[in-house]
Amino acid sequence: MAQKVTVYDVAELAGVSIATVSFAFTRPEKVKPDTVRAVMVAADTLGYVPSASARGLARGRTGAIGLYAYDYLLDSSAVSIDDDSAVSSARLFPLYADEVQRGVQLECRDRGYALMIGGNRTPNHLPHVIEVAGRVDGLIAFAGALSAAHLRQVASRIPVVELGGEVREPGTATVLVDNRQGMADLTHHLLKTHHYKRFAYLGELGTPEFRQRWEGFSTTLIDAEISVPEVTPSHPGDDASTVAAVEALLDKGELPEVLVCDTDQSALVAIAELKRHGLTVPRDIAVTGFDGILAGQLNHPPLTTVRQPMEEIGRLAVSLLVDVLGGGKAAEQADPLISSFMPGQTCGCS
Amino acid sequence: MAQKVTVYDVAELAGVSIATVSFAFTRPEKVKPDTVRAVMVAADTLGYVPSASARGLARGRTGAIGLYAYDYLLDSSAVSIDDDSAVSSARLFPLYADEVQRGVQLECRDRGYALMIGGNRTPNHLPHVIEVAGRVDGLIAFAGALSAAHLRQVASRIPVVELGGEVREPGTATVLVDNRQGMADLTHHLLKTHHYKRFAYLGELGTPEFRQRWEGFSTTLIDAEISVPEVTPSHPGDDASTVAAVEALLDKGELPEVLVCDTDQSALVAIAELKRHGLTVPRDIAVTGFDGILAGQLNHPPLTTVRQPMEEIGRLAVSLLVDVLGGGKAAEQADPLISSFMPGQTCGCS
DNA sequence: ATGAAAGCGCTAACAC
DNA sequence: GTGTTAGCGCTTTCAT
Repeated sequence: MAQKVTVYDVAELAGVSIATVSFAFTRPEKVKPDTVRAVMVAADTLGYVPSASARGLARGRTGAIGLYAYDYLLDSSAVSIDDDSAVSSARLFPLYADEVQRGVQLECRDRGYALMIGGNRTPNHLPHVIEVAGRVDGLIAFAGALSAAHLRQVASRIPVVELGGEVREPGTATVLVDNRQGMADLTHHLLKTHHYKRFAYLGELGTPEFRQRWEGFSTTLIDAEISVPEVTPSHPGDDASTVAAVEALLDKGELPEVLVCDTDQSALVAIAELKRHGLTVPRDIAVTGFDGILAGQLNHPPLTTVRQPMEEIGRLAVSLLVDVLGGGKAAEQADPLISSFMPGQTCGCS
Repeated sequence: MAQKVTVYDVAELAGVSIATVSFAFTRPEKVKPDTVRAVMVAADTLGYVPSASARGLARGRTGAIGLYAYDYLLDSSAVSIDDDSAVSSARLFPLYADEVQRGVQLECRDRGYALMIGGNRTPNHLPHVIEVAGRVDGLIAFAGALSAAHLRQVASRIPVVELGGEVREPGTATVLVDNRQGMADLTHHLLKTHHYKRFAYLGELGTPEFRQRWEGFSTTLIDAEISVPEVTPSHPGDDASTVAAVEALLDKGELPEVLVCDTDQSALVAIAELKRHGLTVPRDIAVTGFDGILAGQLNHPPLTTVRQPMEEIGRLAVSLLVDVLGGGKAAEQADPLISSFMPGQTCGCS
């Protein structure tokens, strides 16, 4: 940890001014080739590492993009597939947020941006997201991860792209995914192929994307003149709420024929809980999910679900952000990304 | 994107000096409670978002940790498990680096550090890693991702922790994993349980950790007085090289009884390639891997391998770094993390 | 307890 | 083509 080498040191060794050093790095074509070479040699000799803080301050931008997720998404959530399978020991599966993050990483790399993933500790009184926001030129946030107030505050300083189903705030971009059609297709399948009539729905209506799923489900039932169940509350990331929801269902006595869940994670938790009660899926009850995460496909039998283009969502978010940062006007997504029905076997298909 | 709100604005609205604003945030106990409150209200009203660049410049540290990986590790590498399984459509599995990254993320969060994942484009002439290094207080690098020269350059400015099998450079910490024992145990299993005598080894010796694997393998064979094969070259992340290695093996005519690979990824690619040639694993030839990634466990049959504590590796790296940053002396890892033999079925077990 | 002021390392006018 | 210089927004002595 020797003392820092700065532009001044490089300039001195190269026998030029600090401005020339700066130009040599950022606009080499504006500097005499020999001078550039001399600067590079000096920088190399000294082991010069430019300070991103200083550069960021001077330029007014950091060259980094931030990704803000719910805290719980970072936890080592244990979605164990099957307690007696060889798989059970691998407790980490890429969940929805992980796969989106991967897309974000890839696109950031392609676009030449650094990616900041939020630190958590807030040594001062500022909310966590503000800490992240202060470090980056633009922020990507999962739908629902930001309160409206924070969203507004952050968005007033840097462009924000939300990952979700609907535009929440005028001025902040949103990656649109048509959750509705995918869920409608899935419901249609349950109706037409399996002729189910007694449905239950596990989930929530807290964010636009969840509401879309519900709408895809409920309107399809209505169209088919099948009675629409109530939403049995279950919250993403909160497995306990899913377990409770299943208990509630079981307590009611009569079991539905099929349990439609609004995330794969809750579907998997529900399946495990049903099994704990001696019920087999899909023999005793069918179950479906939403997202298309790996864990669902690895379930035995594979989960019937709707796949979201997760990597694409992440990539698109970065693209939108970079376009705005590049001086473009508020980039608009051309068409919503689509979600697609993904048949498995938990619906009763074989 | 309104104009930035700065300390000056907050100070003015709160009717105090900028120094007081700063103190109110960073050392509230040194400021009169009423003043703190006034500052907070002002900050809130204006939507103040402190600039991490300015803070970093002034403080000399950024509060972020960097993670540096090989480029190829970011690619959407397609390790397809089984072309006709339900799984094949999920082409993204957490590979070694992903699982380590997860550990890094978790520990960064717990320790209150932001995580920087390297951007790639280098608009100037500086090597990519230098770009990353300039943004962070400490850097974690996968073994072999940094050239010795870069390692030295970066390490002279900020603490670096390498993820690997051996200390490369005095002064830079390394997360030690005992790859050797795990590989020796696996080899022992092949010897004692399956009584194999004709081995092939796919891999490389380019980094200490790979050399450890080779040593665990070869010394166990030597002890058992079994003839040690040559290393058939195959490079991690370069599936084509693995395919070529398998071809080379097949061209030689006589097939070995077992193919020991130095990563799971190459083992999976090898299995796919063998299958393409009409060979079944483990019936016609046994195959083993190393790492314990999810994809291996999901293979049919499950891959026999050695599991590395990947999340733990990531977490430990952050811990070591944070300890050093916290002013401690060069933190030393107490004991190497262990790798453990993980039986599957590709070795011939059922 | 609070304010004034000197930087932190770099960029970007502007002058030469 | 290169040098001078004035900030960028914040932290941090040092006074008061």
